[in-house]
Amino acid sequence: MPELPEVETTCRGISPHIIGACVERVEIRNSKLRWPIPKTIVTLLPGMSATSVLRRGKYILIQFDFGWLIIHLGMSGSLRLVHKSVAPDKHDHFDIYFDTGNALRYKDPRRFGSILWTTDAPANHKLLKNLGPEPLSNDFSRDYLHAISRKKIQTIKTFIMDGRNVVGVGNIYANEALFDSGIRPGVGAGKLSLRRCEKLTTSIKHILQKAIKKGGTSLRDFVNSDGNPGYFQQELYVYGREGLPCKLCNKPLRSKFINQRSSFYCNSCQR
DNA sequence: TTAATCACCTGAGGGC
DNA sequence: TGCCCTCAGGTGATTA
Repeated sequence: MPELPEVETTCRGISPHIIGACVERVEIRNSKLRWPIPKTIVTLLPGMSATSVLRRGKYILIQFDFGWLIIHLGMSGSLRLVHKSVAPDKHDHFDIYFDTGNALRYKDPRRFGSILWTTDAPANHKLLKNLGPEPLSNDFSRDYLHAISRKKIQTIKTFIMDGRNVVGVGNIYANEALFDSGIRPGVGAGKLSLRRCEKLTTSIKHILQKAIKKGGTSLRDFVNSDGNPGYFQQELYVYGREGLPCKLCNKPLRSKFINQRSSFYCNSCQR
């Protein structure tokens, strides 16, 4: 389940292999994703070179000579670099073949992801223009979180998972960051004190940085650009551990549904 | 305007 | 072994 660390891991993995490489051919095997893959890129991209690979939230932005590919991995997507001779699997939707002999291959069994093309700056794209700050940037601070959460009646977990408030925090890392900061997921966002906002922003940054170092979390689908899993799941304190003892106080962890998402917490360590 | 809910999709896992 | 059902989850669209 790709969240920010998985997307960052993917960007770092593909970047050195495709920057400067020229597109020879594009193949769309199955255009059905959240939105259809634009067929125009089959004729547009060949002859262009990739010039940069960036990340904005959970979006991967690949810059070419005359436009950008905006890629979202959805729930089950992955981008891998393979040799062009490697045969595609069942759910490999899309390939970009480069003159280096490599192909950038997009796989997404559940088809919640998306591949879009824009010639405008990605920041102006409707999917990106309303996104909140990057959690690892200085813009995401105690004061910012405290200011935007005033009078909000949503739970804090729903609030930090909303990309308009801060990008890249999905269910796994929201659960882990809230545990790390000692805040129950069901607490109202508007009720957090400045001190607790500071703890939470610190925890979100800490958890995400740790996950990036470990190559992300592989629960079911995620593999990095080499086709290998991430290892952060071995560091999870609460996610998916309902009924198991808390690693800090040994009491059984609980779970509840918040906004249609499984939430895991320790009734003793989190208040 | 805000918050909640729905819909999309397929593989994994459990029960029978 | 095979069938059926439930669950998982990110996010745009829709509804309240």
